[in-house]
Amino acid sequence: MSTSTRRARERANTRERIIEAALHVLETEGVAALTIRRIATDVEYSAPVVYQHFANKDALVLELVAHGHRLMLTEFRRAAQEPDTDRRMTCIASQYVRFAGEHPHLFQVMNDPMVDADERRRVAEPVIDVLKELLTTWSAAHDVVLADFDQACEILWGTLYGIASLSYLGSVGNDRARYLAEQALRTILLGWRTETPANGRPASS
Amino acid sequence: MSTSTRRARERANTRERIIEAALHVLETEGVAALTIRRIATDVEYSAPVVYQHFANKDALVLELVAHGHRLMLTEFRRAAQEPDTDRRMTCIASQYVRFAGEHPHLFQVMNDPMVDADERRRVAEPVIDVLKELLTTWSAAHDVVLADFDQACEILWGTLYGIASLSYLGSVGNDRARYLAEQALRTILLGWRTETPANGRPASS
DNA sequence: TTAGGAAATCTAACAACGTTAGAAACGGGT
DNA sequence: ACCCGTTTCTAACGTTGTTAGATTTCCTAA
Repeated sequence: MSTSTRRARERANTRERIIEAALHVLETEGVAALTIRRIATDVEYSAPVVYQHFANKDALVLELVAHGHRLMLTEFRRAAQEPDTDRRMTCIASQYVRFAGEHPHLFQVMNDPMVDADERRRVAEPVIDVLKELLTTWSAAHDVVLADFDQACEILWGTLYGIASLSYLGSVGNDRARYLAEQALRTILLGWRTETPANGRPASS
Repeated sequence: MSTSTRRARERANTRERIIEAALHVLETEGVAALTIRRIATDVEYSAPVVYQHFANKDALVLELVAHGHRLMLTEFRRAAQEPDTDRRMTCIASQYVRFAGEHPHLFQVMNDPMVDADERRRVAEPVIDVLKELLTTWSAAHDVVLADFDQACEILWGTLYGIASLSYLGSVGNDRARYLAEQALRTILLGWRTETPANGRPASS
């Protein structure tokens, strides 16, 4: 019986090595170099072996997308330790754009329309939850009652993605995009505070 | 001599037909169906003929991207006729997201990281210029002096793209994304007005 | 009217891709 | 020592973008 558990362990191990190899190829050489044969060569196997661990290439890529979101999650958690509630929000913005700049190819597949929409939403959920937490504490700290909390989150998330895309699509440099994201967040939050006219009630939409 | 001009005319004509066929395939069946052989079949030629009009597939796709931006430009100009300066801005936002919803596959290639960044920026320029115009008249109408005009434009552009992406990436429906874009724009503009404290001078950055 | 030559077009092929089938090799249990 | 299941490989299929070379078309010039 011990041999079967060892075999399972070995299986899981090579599976992990495949993911790591794929991640390495993606991050260092971009999405164009991410081929099954290339990955197989890097882990010193023949191509079909990959299909014993993943149904198809999309399933493997999805694993990379999940890894990317986990990575982003840890960096978000670090930024979320900033004590000041306002700076905490801009820190998140800056961190999001920085991630896109430091892992451009990973960021690309994380937002590739080719990967299944439901799966992408699923793996992105924990990251968005951090944003939700932060927005909750921020609005509480400023006595701001948002008319529609989910809507506010979606606006923030979309804005961050859009400005990060400015960078990775080549419109502006990453440093500038980080600054833009911070400013955009500041402005939006200021707008939300302004909408709540000091008595703590939401203003008209 | 007249025959050569006729030949040139015919050449230009088939070139145009190729673009139209490619556009039709893209819009109706998506980017996965956009293959050279498929396009050639649709215009009743063999595949290599395409290469007599375009250096490679990327060049043909770039033509579609340019077409997409021209289309977006006309819809922007239409939205820009709204007399009220505030509603004009939210109209643009709504129109941008609507475009992404009505031409999802076109929108996809228009923002595909695979197409050359410089070329993409070049063809997108006229559309961004409309946004710049509108922001100029808006700020003038409200006595708002933006600390950094280009930065403000980039924020708006990035925000619109990000929220439109929420829709075409499948996070939210297009109707909701349109509403989100309008709200986001309203909030940002409100923030900029708030930063300018009624005396017409810019506030701190 | 016809021979020549450029332009246009086609067929066939190449390399690389994702993916699958079937053979070969391996390795533990009886 | 044999056997059977697992693992792995080789070979192949169909499709992609792209190119070379042959073939056809069609205008020009004798």
